[in-house]
Amino acid sequence: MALQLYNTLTRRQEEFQPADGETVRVYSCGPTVYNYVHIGNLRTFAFQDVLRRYLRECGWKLDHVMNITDVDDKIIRNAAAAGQTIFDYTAQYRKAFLEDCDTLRLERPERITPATEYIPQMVDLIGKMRDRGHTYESEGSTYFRIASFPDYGKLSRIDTHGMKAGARVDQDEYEKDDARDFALWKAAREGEPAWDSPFGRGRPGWHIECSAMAMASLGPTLDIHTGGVDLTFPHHENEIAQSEAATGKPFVRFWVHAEHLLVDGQKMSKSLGNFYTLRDLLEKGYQPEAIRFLLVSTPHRKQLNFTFDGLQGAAAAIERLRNFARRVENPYPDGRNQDVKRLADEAVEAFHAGMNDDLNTAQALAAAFDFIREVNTKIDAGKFRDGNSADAWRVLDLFDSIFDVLRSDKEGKVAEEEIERLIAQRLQARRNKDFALADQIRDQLKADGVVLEDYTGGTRWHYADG
RNA sequence: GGCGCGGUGGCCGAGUGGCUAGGCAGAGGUCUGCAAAACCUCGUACACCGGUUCGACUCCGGUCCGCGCCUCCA
Repeated sequence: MALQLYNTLTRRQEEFQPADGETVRVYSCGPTVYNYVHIGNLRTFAFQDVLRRYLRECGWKLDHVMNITDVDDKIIRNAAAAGQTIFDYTAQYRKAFLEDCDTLRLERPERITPATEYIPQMVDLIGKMRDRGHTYESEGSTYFRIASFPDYGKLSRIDTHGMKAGARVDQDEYEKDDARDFALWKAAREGEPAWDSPFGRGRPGWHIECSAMAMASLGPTLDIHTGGVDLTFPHHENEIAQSEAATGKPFVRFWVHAEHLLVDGQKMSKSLGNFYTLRDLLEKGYQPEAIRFLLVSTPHRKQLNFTFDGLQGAAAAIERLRNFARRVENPYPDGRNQDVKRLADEAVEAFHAGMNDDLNTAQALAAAFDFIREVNTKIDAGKFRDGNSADAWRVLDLFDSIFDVLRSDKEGKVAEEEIERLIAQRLQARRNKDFALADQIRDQLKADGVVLEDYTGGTRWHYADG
C-alpha cells in the first residue's frame, strides 16, 4: 500500500508520488520571527517533521524548503518599539526558533530561506506578473488584480464575490481597485525598511515571499506545500494566484494543512492565560520528548487538545516504550522464536498501514503498543530468544524513525562505572540475604536519579526520566 | 450571517454497518526477598431525538453544544 495524503485542493485523499518519482519537493510556511513560537506553531512544525520523516521512510529523497518571514508589519512595529533594526530584532527570535526546533528534534529542512534574502526573486516574480497583465499600481504600491485570475478561490472555495469593500476587508490604508486585491509591493514609508525595485522603492507584501522562495528553490511546480489551516485563505490562495499567474503552470500538487492546537478545548490566547511557548513548558519541568510525543500523536487533520494531563500521559507512554526497549536488551537463550518474528512483521505492516493512511500517527502508535504488549507477554512466558531482539528493534527503529522519543537527552549525575560497581555490590548483598543493604543501595541510587530493575538473571538500570 | 469540521468510557484519542483500537489514570490479581518492570481481569464508551436496516456508535434528517475560516494568525 502506498502513501495517501489528504489534499486540500481536491478535498480528497489521494495517493502521493513525487512528480519526478525520486525527490519530493516540499515547501512549508515557516514562522514570522517577531516573538517566540508557541506550542500551536510547533504543532504544525512537528507535523512537518513527521511528514518529512515518513516521506523518507517511503524511500524518497527530500528537497524541503521552509521560509522565515523576517519582514512584515508586526516585525517593523515591534522592532521600532524596541529601538532595533528589523535585522537585529528578528535575529534573536530566529535563533530561538531554531533552538526550539532542535529541542523538539525537528529535522532541519534542506533549506531555510529568510525573506529578506530573496528580495530580488520577489521583484523578478512581480515583474513576470506585470508583464502578463495581472498587476496594477496605485499610490506607489503594486497590487495583484484578482479579476485577472479566473481560478481564484479554487483552494479555499471561498466565494470571493461576497467580499465587498467596507465591512472588515479594507483595513489597509492603501488604495485598491477591488477589496479582494492584495499588495505585492508596498510603497516605502518613512522609517520603514525599503528596497529599490522597478516598481519604486518599497517592501514586499506578505504573500509574495512564499511564491518567490518556493519557485526559486524548487521550480514552478511543488509536490507538497504545507502550513497551518488558517493559512488556507487568503495566504495560500494568493500564493496560487501569484505563482500561476506568473508561470502559467500549476503551483502545487498537494496542499497539506495542519489543524490547530487547542488548550483545554479552547483557542490559545494570552487573555485566557492558556498561551504557552515551548520555553514555558520546559520551565515547568516537562520533558521535550513528552511534548513532541503529544504534538505528534494526534493526526494532523484533527484539532489537538493540549492538556497537562495529556502531557503527563505522554511522558508515561514514553516510559513504557523505553522500558520495553531496555527489556529486549536483557540476555535471553539462543535461538529465535518464530512467533515473535511474525509479530514484528505484522507490527511493521500495521505501522505502515497507519502512516500510509494520511499519516495516521494514532493508528501507527497503536500498532507499536500492540506489539509491545504481545512481546512482553512472550517474554513473561519465557518464549523470547536472543535472536528476537533484532525483531523487536525492527519495530522500535521504525517507530522511532518517525516519533523519535526513545533516546533521552537527560544526563545522569552518577557515572556509569560507579553505578555498575554499586550494582555488583548490591548483588553480593542480595546473595548474602542482606536485603537491608541491597535496598539501601537501591534507594540511594534512586535518590540520585538512577532506577534499578531486577529481572531473572540480572539487574538493569536507567536514569530516571521524570 | 456565509462556508467547513467535530461531539467516543475519568482524561487524551483511533475506527467500523454486526467482530477488544491504543495510551494515560483507577480497582483487583499474578510474578518478585521487597520494589520496579511486565502480564491478566474489571469499570460494561460512542451528545440528544427521529428515520433507514435483520442489525447503527458507524448511513440519513433534525436539535443542542464546541471549534475553525470568512480579518493579522500555525
